[in-house]
Amino acid sequence: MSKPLRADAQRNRARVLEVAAETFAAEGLSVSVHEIARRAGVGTGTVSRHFPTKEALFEAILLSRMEQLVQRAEALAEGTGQDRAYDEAFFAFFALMVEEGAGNRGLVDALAGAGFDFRSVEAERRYDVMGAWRELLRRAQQAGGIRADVDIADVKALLTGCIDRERSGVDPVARARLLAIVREGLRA
Amino acid sequence: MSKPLRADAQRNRARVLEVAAETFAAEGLSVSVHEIARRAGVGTGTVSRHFPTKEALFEAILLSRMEQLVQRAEALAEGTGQDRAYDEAFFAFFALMVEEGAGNRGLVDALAGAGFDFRSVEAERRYDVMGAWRELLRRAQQAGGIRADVDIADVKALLTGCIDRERSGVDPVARARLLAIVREGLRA
DNA sequence: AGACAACCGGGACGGCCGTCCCGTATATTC
DNA sequence: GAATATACGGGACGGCCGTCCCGGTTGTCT
Repeated sequence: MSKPLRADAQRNRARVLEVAAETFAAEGLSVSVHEIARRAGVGTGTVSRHFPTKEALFEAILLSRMEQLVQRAEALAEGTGQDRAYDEAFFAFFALMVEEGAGNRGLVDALAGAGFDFRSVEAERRYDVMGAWRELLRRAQQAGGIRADVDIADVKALLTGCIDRERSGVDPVARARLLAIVREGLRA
Repeated sequence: MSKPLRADAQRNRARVLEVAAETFAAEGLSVSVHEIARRAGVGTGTVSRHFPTKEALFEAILLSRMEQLVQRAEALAEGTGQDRAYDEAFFAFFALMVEEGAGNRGLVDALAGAGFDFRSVEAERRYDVMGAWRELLRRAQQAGGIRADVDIADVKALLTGCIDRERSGVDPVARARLLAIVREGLRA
């Protein structure tokens, strides 16, 4: 389809991706593309050539991260044998997502829908995080660990809340408490 | 301290406030001040004279709404007699806040911290919504209806989640289900 | 090594937003 | 009803952001 990139272009692309991932994670989606370019030590043109829009840049970041998350979710799904473990797998992934969101302001912004559509990324159908999670939920519900009427949107809402809690400082005790509240609430 | 405003100034101020409240509620904090002025049928200067900054404008809106919310919270607190009712008052206010947030995108934006500090409004100390709510929580905890280790930040996080859920369409069934989940989670 | 294509840097452009300012119009006061 | 302070309208300004483009440079292939 497309010819391989020139060596320096590959380097720059990777560097921009890396810097952008760190920056968005640390400071959220509000950082300007100019700032990303500056920190990566390249011109703004270089960024916009590899990633035509800011959204495309963030998509690229999210995509690689989502790949890992889906793998974790599937690994958790694999590891379930006894009925009891199904809901554990679900909650383990929930905790993982909270942790992810806590250290990734960009993801929080994306989830909050602040000018970015999470679904459009998933529409590429390569890494369907929510789909993988829905599967974990379905199994846990079938096994009777989680109330049957809950849907994945409810779960996402609770996740948003948990992540929001992290804004006022990272407090492991508070995080565990909130997770416990969610567990109790979702229990069948 | 200050002389009374001229009659037309009072009218304009009230009109701007009204239009801004509707607009922010319907479309969130991202609407421009120019647009508010246009819809109110006044010049941009008129808006910025009454409310020097956009934040000041939104503060003024929030302040009047918060007054009503605090009154509701206090009324709920008054109405509690039997031990059982304490947590009912708390959850009633929770539901009220969810409803409020569902029909008020500006408030959601403010809660999400998108460029606006909710606390700075409360710092005026006239209407302390969170304080009033904390009081409801405290009583419900003392009465044993809600687990003792929960703090008001946890509650706010859950509220954020519930309001977030409303983004994907207003579904009364889903709302009730999510509220039920929260109740179960917070129960002592 | 030379020629060509690919890529880089960063300035320039257009758009949007919040805020300020000033000539004009209008309410208030005597 | 005239004088005066007060408020209005909306254009102008400065800042920021995302995107595009072009003159110069650097990798790549023969």
